[in-house]
Amino acid sequence: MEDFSTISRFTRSENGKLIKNPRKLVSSYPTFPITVDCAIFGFDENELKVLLIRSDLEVFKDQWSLLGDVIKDTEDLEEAAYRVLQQRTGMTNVFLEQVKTFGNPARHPGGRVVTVAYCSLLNIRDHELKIHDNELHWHSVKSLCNMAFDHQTVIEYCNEWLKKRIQENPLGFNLLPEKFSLRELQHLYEAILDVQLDRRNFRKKFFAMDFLDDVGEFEEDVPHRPGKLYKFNYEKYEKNKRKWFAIDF
Amino acid sequence: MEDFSTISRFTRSENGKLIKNPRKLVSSYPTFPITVDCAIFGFDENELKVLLIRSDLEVFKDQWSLLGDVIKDTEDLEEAAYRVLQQRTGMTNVFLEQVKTFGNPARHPGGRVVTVAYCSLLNIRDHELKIHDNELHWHSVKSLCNMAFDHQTVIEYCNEWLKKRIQENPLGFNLLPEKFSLRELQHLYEAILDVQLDRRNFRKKFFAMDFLDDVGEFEEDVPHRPGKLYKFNYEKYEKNKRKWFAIDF
DNA sequence: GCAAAAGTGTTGTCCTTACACCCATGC
DNA sequence: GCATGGGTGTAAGGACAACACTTTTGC
Repeated sequence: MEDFSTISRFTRSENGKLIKNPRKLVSSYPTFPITVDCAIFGFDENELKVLLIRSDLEVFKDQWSLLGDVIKDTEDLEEAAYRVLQQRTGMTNVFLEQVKTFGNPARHPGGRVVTVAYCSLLNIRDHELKIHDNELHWHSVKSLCNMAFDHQTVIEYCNEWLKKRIQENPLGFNLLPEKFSLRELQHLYEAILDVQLDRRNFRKKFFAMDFLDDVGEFEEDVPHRPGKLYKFNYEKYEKNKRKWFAIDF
Repeated sequence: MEDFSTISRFTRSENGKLIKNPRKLVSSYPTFPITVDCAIFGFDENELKVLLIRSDLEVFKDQWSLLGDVIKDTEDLEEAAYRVLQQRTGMTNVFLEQVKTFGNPARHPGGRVVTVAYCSLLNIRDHELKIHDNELHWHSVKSLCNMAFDHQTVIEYCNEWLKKRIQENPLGFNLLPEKFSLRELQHLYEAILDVQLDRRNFRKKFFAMDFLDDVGEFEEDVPHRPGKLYKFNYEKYEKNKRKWFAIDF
């Protein structure tokens, strides 16, 4: 027999009456601190990087942490994440998406803190980092260690999420300069997916999808024949993108 | 010039010192009520259904609401969602996965409440609903209206999530009885994806994926030739599943 | 015997893969 | 002239879409 005695007093109105004062109801709810944490990814030296700072907490001395902050009373979760991002990178117009919420009661040594993880993708080369406190800098995702809180788990989850997403959506371009060569694009995919791809088939694939605009320029300062540069054309992508993924698992 | 004066006092230690007392730090954080809301999907009469109750709040009189509850101090988010699910459906061993967190400051009329949405898939026929307060019952997903809070948005988001996920993972079987016919499986896909599928190609596809076990039984009480019944074999699926989705968007 | 759905195979098309050669540039 | 990667084409195999007929059962 099931035990229903545990049904929360918050889920039922007593004796079927409607609740007239929602403020009173909500003020009876237990509350918790909520933060956002941003896994900010960049691509440099043919490696996927993530932006980290040293933790402020003595229990996590010398350990690394994602950028995050508590949410403010009046801002939406995504706004909070965007604020963190802008403050640290100075960038606007950056890809940002919610990935998962982590709420293990023991994830923070200072008491229960629920955090909403966001993933951001940006082009490292196009900007300077702002506010370098706590040794803010880019770390290779392949060699993470000494992470504070559950941030190792969070980054791994975001990394898996990214692996999946760049195969089905054109997110990778956010990690590259506006104009890029096909070699750069291929290296990006190879690094994130950890595979080797055939160069000829890779080109055919992307040209067939037909959303790369030849900008009529070429790579510079490369020690070999310069490749053409392309731009991602979002309008073309939107027009041609497939609406229907086949069943396949 | 960027304005960094807004950087939260919570994100930096003063003058670079490490914080010795994380409890003190966390107790300085603003706090918010957190709930979980479950979009519990079932499949019946060739339609995708979602389990709803009448809202308790007078401002949402006669409107429908997802099943949810505040989280308890010591339980993880998923535990809270599972608790809600079990209390209402009496079922254990049910598919449950986090989908997205909704934190719009105005989403709850009683003040800010952040909610973590979970999606659950279960077989309606295999069980009785427990605790029928507030007119708990199954609603067709196609004809939702009069939803309380932002629950219309939440359900739509979960529905889109489901559409995508059943194309790449064998989640659909959670909505069917243990033994099912291929017609039932096809109708499930057709209803959720809102497409018509070719019966012959559909069968070929699933047989080729090779994780359906013929249980040697047949449909009963159908007004036509009974079809064979199959079971989903998770081990076979795990062994044969593709590791690598091709780039395609 | 009629209605309704089960069960099965083939063909053409498209997509994917594997693979090799010449070209342009920097040094 | 040599190293490095740019740029291209083709052929074979596999997956997918379109499509029609026979079989079995309930009524």
